[in-house]
Amino acid sequence: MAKRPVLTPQSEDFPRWYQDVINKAELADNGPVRGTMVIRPYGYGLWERMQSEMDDRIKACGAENAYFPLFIPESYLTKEAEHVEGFSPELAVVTHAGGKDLEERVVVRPTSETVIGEFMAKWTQSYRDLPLLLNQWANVVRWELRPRTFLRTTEFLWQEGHTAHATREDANVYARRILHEAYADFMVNVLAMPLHLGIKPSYDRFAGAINTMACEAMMRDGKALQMGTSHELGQNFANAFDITYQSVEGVQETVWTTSWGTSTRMIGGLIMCHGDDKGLRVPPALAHIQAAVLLIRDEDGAGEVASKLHDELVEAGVRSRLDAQVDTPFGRRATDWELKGVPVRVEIGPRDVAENKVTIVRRDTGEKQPVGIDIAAATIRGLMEEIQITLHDEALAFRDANTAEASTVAEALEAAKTGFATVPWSVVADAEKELAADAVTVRCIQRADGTVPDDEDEDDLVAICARAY
RNA sequence: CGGGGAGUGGCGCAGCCCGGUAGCGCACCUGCUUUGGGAGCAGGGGGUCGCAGGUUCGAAUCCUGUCUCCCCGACCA
Repeated sequence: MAKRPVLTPQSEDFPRWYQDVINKAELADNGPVRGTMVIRPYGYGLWERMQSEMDDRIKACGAENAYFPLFIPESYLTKEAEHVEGFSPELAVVTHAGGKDLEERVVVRPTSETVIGEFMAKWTQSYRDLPLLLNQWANVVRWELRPRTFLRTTEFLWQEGHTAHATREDANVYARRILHEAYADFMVNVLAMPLHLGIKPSYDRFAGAINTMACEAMMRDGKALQMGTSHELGQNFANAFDITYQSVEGVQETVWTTSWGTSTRMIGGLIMCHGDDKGLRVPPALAHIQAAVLLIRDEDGAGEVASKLHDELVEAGVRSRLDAQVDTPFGRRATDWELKGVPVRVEIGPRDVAENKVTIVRRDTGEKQPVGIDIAAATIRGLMEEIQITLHDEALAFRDANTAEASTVAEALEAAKTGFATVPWSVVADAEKELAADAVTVRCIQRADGTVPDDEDEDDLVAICARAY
């Protein structure tokens, strides 16, 4: 029974496809206040896995979790000139509370450099207190004009790390460490997303930073998405908040700080990097449901077989979900699991049981294969690794196929119509406006070998140019 | 802020021009039959048409005001 497609095909209208996936895979709804979102259980499940994997890596880098207040005195924001200038337009400010106008207005944090800076100043007395490595999981608010679910919402969830170091060198090393060991490692190995790591052009740095490094990924429409950033803040915030310490020599010194963040935007990136016309495709390493055991009809002992396989999978360390809702037709359930992007679906019905097998369906390739019941759990476990690699390699091949080398601004603009352009940084360093006229930006600057440069003045740097979300 | 569009059951829409107190698809509920690719049939529940006022015997429909949302631009990540 050929019906109309479940989702608007990507090739027809990519933004609409994106919204369709979010709705049909039950990831999120729009909130009542413009630009806010309600993250539904399936979407939140993805976020929880992201949090868990990221948290492990952040802690492995030595940072500890803490929590700072949602409300910040407005005066804090104004202490760092560039910072306040960068964030003022999108601040939500509380002017009235407790039934009266507030003496001192309070902002809802758009990011926490300022409050955390204030407390770092308190906690940093001696060189022995450094480095101070903090992270917090929180919500932040930025009043966005053009909201888009997960990609740019008025309120979003994120992790923000804030650290203070004795030297610029130490801060630099740590900001890079987070970029590589926490962010890139997670995004590449868990999200299966190939990345470009690099520095932002100086004109595009975080408000108040002396260097911004970013992870950039390609979406399936050829546009770029910034998946995370790690900033060196120099001594800008340290000076503004008087974060000082006494050195071994007994001299009062000012610290060097960093900050770094990743948000629920990564969910949007995941959708647009791996999703296809059937829905989401969740990499097994991330998936909170890795296998759906779908009982087709509970006849001839199929129910027992399904239930037993589910148990075996759980025992084998596979995050399995038993779908025994046999009053819902098979086709509906198969489609729903595909929309949700569960890596492997196992179909079990009387026909399979009669042959002592089950049918395994891969979400990445759509391939169906009959497998003996006795080896099913082991096979599925093995598929987890395989699908993880396939998704990553497919995304990498897509990115390569949609990346062109350019040697002039015009060529870069042409290439950026459909994907990424790599162009010598020297060619586009002064072409910000020219690129912007076509909605193209320098996403990041790399060395020729793809590594992250120290600054944009090195020789032979390459700029990745693209349209972006 | 400039230009355009729209507010009608949960969602998507028709009805408005030519006033007569709401209709369709999906979703939902019940029953039966189904179940290996978004099930079929039958029966049912749910809205008073963004809000306020006006015209009229009578307003979703006409008039006035107002609010909100969406799209394009601008602005901004």
